[in-house]
Amino acid sequence: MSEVAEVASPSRREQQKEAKRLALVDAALAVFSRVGFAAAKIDDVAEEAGVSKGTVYLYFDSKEQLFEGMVKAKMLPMLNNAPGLVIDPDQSATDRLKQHLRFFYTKVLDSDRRQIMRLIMSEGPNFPDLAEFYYTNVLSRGQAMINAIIQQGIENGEFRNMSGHGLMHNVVAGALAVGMWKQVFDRFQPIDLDAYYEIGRASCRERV
Amino acid sequence: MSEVAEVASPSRREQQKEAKRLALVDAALAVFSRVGFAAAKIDDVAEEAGVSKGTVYLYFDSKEQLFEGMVKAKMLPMLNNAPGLVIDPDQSATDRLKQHLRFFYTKVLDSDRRQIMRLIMSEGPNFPDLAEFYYTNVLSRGQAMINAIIQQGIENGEFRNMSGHGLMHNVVAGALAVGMWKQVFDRFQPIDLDAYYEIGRASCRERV
Amino acid sequence: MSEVAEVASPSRREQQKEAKRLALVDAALAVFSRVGFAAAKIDDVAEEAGVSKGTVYLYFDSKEQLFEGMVKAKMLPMLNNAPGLVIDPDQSATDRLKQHLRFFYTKVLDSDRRQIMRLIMSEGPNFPDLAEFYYTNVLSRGQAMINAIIQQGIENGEFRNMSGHGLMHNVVAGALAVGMWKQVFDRFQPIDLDAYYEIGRASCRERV
Amino acid sequence: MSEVAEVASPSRREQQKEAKRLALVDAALAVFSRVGFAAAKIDDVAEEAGVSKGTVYLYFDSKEQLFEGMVKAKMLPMLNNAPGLVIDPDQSATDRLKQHLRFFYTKVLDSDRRQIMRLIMSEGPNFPDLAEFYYTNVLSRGQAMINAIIQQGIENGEFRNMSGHGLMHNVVAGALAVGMWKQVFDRFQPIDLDAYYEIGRASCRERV
DNA sequence: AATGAATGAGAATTCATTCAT
DNA sequence: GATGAATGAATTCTCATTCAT
Repeated sequence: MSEVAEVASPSRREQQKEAKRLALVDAALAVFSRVGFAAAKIDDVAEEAGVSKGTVYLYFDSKEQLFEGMVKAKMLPMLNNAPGLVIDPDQSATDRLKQHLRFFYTKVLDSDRRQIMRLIMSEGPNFPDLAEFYYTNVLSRGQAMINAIIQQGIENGEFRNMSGHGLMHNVVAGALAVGMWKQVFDRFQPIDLDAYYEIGRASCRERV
Repeated sequence: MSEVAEVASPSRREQQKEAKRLALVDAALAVFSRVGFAAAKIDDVAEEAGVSKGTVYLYFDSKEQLFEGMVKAKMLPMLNNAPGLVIDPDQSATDRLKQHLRFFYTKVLDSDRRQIMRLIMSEGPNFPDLAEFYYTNVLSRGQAMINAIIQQGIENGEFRNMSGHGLMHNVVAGALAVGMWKQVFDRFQPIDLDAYYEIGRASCRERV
Repeated sequence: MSEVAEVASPSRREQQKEAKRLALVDAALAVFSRVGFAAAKIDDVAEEAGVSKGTVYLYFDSKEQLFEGMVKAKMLPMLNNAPGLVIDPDQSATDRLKQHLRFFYTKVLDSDRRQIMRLIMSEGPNFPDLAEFYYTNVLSRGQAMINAIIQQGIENGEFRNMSGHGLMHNVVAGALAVGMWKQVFDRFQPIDLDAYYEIGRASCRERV
Repeated sequence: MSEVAEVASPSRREQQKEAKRLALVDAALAVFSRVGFAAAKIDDVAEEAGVSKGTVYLYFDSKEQLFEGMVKAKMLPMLNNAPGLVIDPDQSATDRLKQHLRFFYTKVLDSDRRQIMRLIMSEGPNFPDLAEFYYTNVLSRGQAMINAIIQQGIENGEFRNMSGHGLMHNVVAGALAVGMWKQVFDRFQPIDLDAYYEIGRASCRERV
């Protein structure tokens, strides 16, 4: 291994370390999702990640920090990839709302990030930092995006002029509820995401 | 004291026992709500109820049964008070929906039963019995009521004819989400139940 | 109920009390035999005796005293009924040994007193008083009787002249061992008490 | 250190682990012998072994398994050292019986294995596995050996022809009883093993 | 006297965290 | 860095004993 290469790119050791951190984060999500924070055992996370128990503590100082670190690590990539707030005058509000809802349903509800949402709900009271992080980085951003779109739609007559606040809440609430439902009640009554997605749009769309 | 009187009213001891069971149920709700099932300590429940640790086990066989027993005990009074399904032809669908939403928001969301809803969501995967109990006794009943009202509204032209299924889900989902929100994110952004209630109706109402 | 009757015989109350004490003793033997001292619950003894838990404490001060009281209560009647030490010159030593062994095998090994023997062995180290009581009242008496018979047998030529001490021990040991065996290993290899009884005699009897 | 060496001898860590397991087994025998299974505290076993409470659970899953594991671990060395069943025609039955009794009295009764025998008797009903293990590996083997010797003795005229079954039982019973006695009643009346040993032989030997 | 509800000390077991190898 | 053995605080649950009714 040449010095040059080490300078140019992260050393192999750095890469391995990063890979192990990712494995730990994935394992943590899996285990916490399965049994919740309190019932999760560091041992299980370690085993799921294919490392030993002690190794977990080389990457995270405590179980709490493992949990918080996992949530943030899982959320950040998505946040960076969210469609921007740029208002494109060539795109109708309906299309933009559709795009955002699809993004949310695809990236959040239909992936392992749905688990995170439930974890935030469950453990939120015990992890105020996390609740705030989630609110600030996920929910309020989502609200802002949807609000902007709804405003655009109302201004150009696409949407009926209801309380923007309420509408936005309705859309966000629907998303939250669907996430919960899928994890707790889906075996009693499976939910149809596509139908839900249509409803979300229909709630906002001006009746023609 | 005559035999008749003894039959009519339980002995003082029975009454005290029942009172203690209620105190334990209340304490359990408080503690479980505060920290979730796994992090709750039987000792704390006992202290909150003003009894000793051992007494908890006189009334419930285990922490699990305390949890399940508490949820069911807290749910039953509400179930018995739910407005019936009787269709009153003199009442518009709009009014009936309004009545039901008000009942739900008042009885479920704006009391300590909201805590129960969150507990079901959080702990549901670990308590399949409870999830089923909640689905059967609360959610599916609520859905049935709302569905019936929406159908009535669609038939008499009050509501636009969307997929009833989706609409119903939307209303229920909103309720669930509001319940979650109030407990986890309300301090970041308080929710206005009245506005929400209007939205619920508006989602269904035919545009005039 | 007349005053006279009460004076002449124990009052009905006294009789009831004595009956209840007996029921408790029987229940205690049953429960202690089943699971040993430490694992026995006062509640189970009470239930087996058909009384409430508190009542046990009206008759015995503690679990330890219940145990000791039960052992003594179960042993004393037998001790009083044991064939005396009187040497009857008209009876051969062989017959007297036979009579005593039969008494022991019948009264101790083939009744619920066998359980007591095992309890003494199991719990003896934790109940020095009981071990001494059992040694003094049961074992040493039995040894004395058998020794006397063996001496008689040796003197009149019925038995061979082995170490009397050893012979006596052998007889007693056999009895102890049979008691153990029947409770622990009988289901693997049932023991034939009659054969054993013959062996006991044969060990002592002079070969003719 | 070469690969070969590593294969030949376990790593230091392995050795230490094995040493600790042995220490735990010894400690468990000491504590269980002292107070019996139910009254024994894991804490005491840990302290006696010089480790912490949690460590006990690294080696044994539960108190029950600690008990069973200890009994088996203590038994195995003895089982492997038992004199074989090979019939040596040059040795008289008397000598062979002597040899076996000496082995039994030495290896079983006069060491800490005597404690195990009492534990089996005491706790056998609660540990059917152990009772069976003890019967199969110790008692039935001992019986088989003694039976074979007695048969040899009867055939060549050394022993009188009593029921071999009964004789064997007598010898085994004596051994069991001596074991019990030494632990429970020895302080009231010490037993003389040598005398007992003579009796065992004398019981079998033909009168000359 | 009898009951059985209440107590709380005590014991088994778990598991986050540390640290010698 | 990585491991996994060791620790011991914390928690659930039990049950002998007490005492108001």
